[in-house]
Amino acid sequence: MPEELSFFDQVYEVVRCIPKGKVTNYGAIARYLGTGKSSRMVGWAMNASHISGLKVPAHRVVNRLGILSGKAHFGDPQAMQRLLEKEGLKIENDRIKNFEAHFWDPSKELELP
DNA sequence: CGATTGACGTACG
DNA sequence: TCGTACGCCAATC
Repeated sequence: MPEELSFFDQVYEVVRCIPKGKVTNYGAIARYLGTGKSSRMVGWAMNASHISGLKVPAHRVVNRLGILSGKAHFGDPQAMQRLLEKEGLKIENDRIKNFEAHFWDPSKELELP
């Protein structure tokens, strides 16, 4: 067991820690992992997890604008919006309303070791 | 093996 | 204030 999890694994762990009804963006996760501006890797990890079959609440991860940028990758774009609405979020025009209110920053909510 | 792309974000004009 | 350009790292073509 390597003490340092792979970048992908770390992303999965953070995303899995997202409370229900909360959402976050790629940049926040990237910053929490220390990658900083490599927010693209987070998105890549999401795609990989989706392909790997791992269960990751990727629907809770959106871009910094609160737009469901990854809805197209869920198989059914409506599924992502539906999941978020099911958690009490308000989606309009593929965008999360009150995104700031439901924003969950791992680097703030989650304590660094 | 080199070039391109990608579920993004920030900087600069 | 809005639009464009660049950087990040890895995987794929």
